[in-house]
Order: sequence, then structure tokens, then C-alpha cells
Amino acid sequence: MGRPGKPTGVRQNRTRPAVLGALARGPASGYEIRRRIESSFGHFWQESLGQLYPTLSALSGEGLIRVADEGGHGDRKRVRYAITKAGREALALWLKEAPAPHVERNELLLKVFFANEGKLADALAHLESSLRDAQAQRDILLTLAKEIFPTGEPRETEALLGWLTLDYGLVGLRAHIDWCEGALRRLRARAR
Amino acid sequence: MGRPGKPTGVRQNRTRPAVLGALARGPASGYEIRRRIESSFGHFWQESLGQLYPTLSALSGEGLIRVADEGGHGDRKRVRYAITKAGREALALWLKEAPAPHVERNELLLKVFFANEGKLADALAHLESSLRDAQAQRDILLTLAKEIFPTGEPRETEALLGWLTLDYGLVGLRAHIDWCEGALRRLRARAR
DNA sequence: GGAGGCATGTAACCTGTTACATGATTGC
DNA sequence: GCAATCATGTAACAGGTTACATGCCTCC
Repeated sequence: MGRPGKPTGVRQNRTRPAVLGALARGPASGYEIRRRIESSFGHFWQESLGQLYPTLSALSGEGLIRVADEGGHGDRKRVRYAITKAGREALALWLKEAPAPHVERNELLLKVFFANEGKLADALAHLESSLRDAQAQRDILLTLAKEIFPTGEPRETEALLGWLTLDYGLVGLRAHIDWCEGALRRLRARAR
Repeated sequence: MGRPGKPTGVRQNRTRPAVLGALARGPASGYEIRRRIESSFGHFWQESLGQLYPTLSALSGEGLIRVADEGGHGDRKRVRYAITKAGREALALWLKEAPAPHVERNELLLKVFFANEGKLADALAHLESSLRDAQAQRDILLTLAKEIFPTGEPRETEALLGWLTLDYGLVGLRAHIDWCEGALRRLRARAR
């Protein structure tokens, strides 16, 4: 007759594996981890510093990471962490688990779906804006791809994995752009 | 010199507009709203009952919806709500606002990106599983599309909006499936 | 001297999920 | 009689964002 609200189900903290993964590529401070995430897989993952710092403390307390270097260059305050053996094992364990099924919630589509309850022109504007954003984002990724992978598809496995995730972003944006254009074409006829 | 943590920024509750939109199509109880969402735009939006019921109370308290019908068929407990004039206005206002930029966090990609830190076979398994899920989901949407829109692209605006959102799901799944197949093809060579 | 980036950290708060609690009705 | 579905609702909690607080360093 357990008290109500005693949860037994596992809710995954997704910041932890992202941090472990980032540190698996080499020691870094919180701020650096943030930049590392942003620059190497920011197109499909974001972290806020307000979540990062407490996570670093927790992982450190559990022995999955350790302080590698304090103080840094000059007198500037900076705490660099390195992943430990236990941390690598925890990461490998997480990699083995099936990804948690993620709850889709697409606000743009919700606004399109209910567009008739307001002005159709509003939905048109949102679609145009989303199309522009996607095109800009695609240009950025395209440039990035040429920079990191100038010879195209890499042979080396680790590089290939990075290339694949970048490609995912590209094909997703391509699909998004095409759909937006089609939707705009169809809806513009009705807005007039 | 305000106390720290006094938030001024707007965080949007996205359950509210979804409920208002669902009720704009006609009165319904909490349970019915959930089914309505699931069946008509569940492929891009999900709601849990634990969030729905409190939201109904809140919206009712603000006069955006009202109790339309209590008790229902037989003696079965059921509270049906209807959207009010104020509710329709609030919905229209929300439709005018630009969608909040949503934070991408793709766990599958994170596992692919870091696959080298564990066994490559694990990532392969996740990709295969994701591919199967996407194919199954696509079959469901395809069947649904034939059921709801037997003549293909509808002429009527409201129906067209529904068709467009369904199409979004379809093109997204197509892109996901293609990418998974490509990734599997490339990675399988290395796993051997 | 000021702006902006580097850097760490905490407080408050919100959203949303899961589990629990309860009970009626329907179909087998 | 029992399982499944209908139906409403609450409690506890996790996860994560934003704002605040603080201070150094670099470049103009």
C-alpha cells in the first residue's frame, strides 16, 4: 500500500551521457564542454550551463569523472575534468541501452493544423520563417561539412560517425524545406 | 537588486493551446480530448492525462473553456468541456505568435555519434530498431491517409491543413528511413 | 574605461511524466 | 467472476531553462 507518487520508473537524465561522451574526447572545463558540444554535435543536441555545472559535480561525486586540472592559464578560474575508467564503462553501458522513445511535440505543425481557427496568413508567416531558418541552418551545415570533411565520406570509423550525424541533419533539413515550400504553394492559393 | 531566480522570461505551456485547439473542434471530456489528439494529430503531438486534467481545471478557471455537460450517458462519470468565446480568442492569439524555437535532442544520433566508445554492434542494433519503428509508423500513417483522404490532396482548407501535417510525418519518416538504411549499409562493412 | 567574452555557480521556477487511487461499465 | 477499457483526479518527482550573482581578462 505504497504512498502515492512514489515513482519507481526510470526517467533518464540525458545530460549525463552527453557530458561523458564529450569528455571521452579529452579533458575539458564546463564552459569548454558546452562549446565542444555546440561545435561538434550542436545541430542535434543542446545543453544549458545551468544544467551542465550541477551535472559535473554529480558525475565527479560518483567517480565517473575527476578534476584533471585546476586554475589553468594565468590566474583565470577554470576547472578541467577528465573521464575516468568507471566513466567510460558507464558510457559504454548507456550506449548499449535502446534510446528512450522520444515524445514528439511540433509546435509549427500544431499551428498549421489549427490555422483555420485564426488567420491563415499567420500560418503562412510561420511557414516562411521556418523555411528561412531551415535554409540558413542548411547553409551552415553544408559549410561545416566541407570544412570538416573536405573529401566527402570519410574512411575512418569515428569520422564516419560524425559525418553520418551531420548528414542526418542535412537530409532532415532538405525534407523540411521541401515540405515547407509545398505547403506554402498550396496555402498561398487559398490565402488570396 | 532583485532576488536571484525571479524569472521574467516567458516559458510556454504547450498543453494549453493543444487543448484549446482540440476543443475548438467540439466539446469533449478529458479522456475524449486525449483520444481526439491521439487520433487526429498524435503523430506530432502527445499529451498525458496527468497534464490534461489540471490544464482543464486551469482553463476552466480562466474562463477559456466551460463545463458543457456533466454525467453523460448512463451514470458514468464524465465532464465535457466546451471552448468559450474568450478561449477562441486566446487560441487565435496563440496562433499568431511565432512557434518557440525548440531544443533538438536526438538520443539515437548521440548514440551513433559516440558509438566508437562502445561496441559498434550496439549502434547497429539501435539503427535497425529505429528503422523498423519508422517503417511501421509509416505504414500506419499511409493507411490513415488513405482512410481520411481517399481522393488524395483535399480541396477544402481545413482538410488540407490536416493533410499537410500528415504529409509532414510521411516525408520525415521517408527521410529517416533512407538515412537509417544508408547508415546501416556503411557501418555494417566496418562491423565485420 | 567600457564592452564583450571567459568562467563558475546557485536559486527559482515550470513543464510534464509516472505512479497511485478509485470506481463504473462492458464483454467474455 | 475477471479483464479491459472508460473515466477522473492527485502526489511526487525529474529534468531542464532562465535569471541572477560574481569576477577576471582582453581588446579597443
